[in-house]
Amino acid sequence: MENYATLFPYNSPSSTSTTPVSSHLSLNLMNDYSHDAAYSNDNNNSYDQLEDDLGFIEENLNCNSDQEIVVDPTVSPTSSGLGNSDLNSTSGSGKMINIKKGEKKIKKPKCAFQTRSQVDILDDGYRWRKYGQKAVKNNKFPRSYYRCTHHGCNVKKQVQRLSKDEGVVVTTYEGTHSHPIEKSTDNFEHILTQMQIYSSC
DNA sequence: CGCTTTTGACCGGCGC
DNA sequence: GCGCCGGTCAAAAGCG
Repeated sequence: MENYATLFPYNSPSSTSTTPVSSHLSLNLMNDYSHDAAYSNDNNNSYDQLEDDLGFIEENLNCNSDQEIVVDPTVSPTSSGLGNSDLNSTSGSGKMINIKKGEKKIKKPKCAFQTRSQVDILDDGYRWRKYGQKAVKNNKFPRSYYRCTHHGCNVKKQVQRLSKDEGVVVTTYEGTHSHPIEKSTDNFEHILTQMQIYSSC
């Protein structure tokens, strides 16, 4: 449970969001470790194919190890505060427990994506609950923090709109879902059919 | 009524 | 040591 690989290269909404998915959307896959990931969707739209597509994306992202992917300075995952929740578990009072001295801090791999979209959050089929929002330095847009609501699933994501380009939304995923998609992926398929993914490096 | 969002407070890490 | 900053918590409010 320490190797986190699954990720989905698109934004997702909070479960109650009724915001329509942008009909015109392009996505920049920003991954320092990705191969030449040029993805175009000329496949069929079956669900199995969709999962294959995701696997392909995941494979190209190569996030299945203790790696970190930096997309944008504003979402640098090297920030100290975002530790492994398995280690930084919370006490009954809800406060963070210190990691024992000498224990090496293990960071979850993170994958971040830039998405050109009218809306901040798109439907990826999972249910998310917002647990925080923070103003970000040098950015007029706040950063939102979401956690997967599935019991036992520790996946988190951050969503932030770029100040310098209001059309770009940066989503950072942390962790791997330990359960199947909970909602219809119709929206996501719709997104998949229209998005273009390419590596930044 | 249960779930989600909002938002101020709190905490730890880091730089100076 | 102090202040800044990012991340998280949790109570209150909102919503279906």
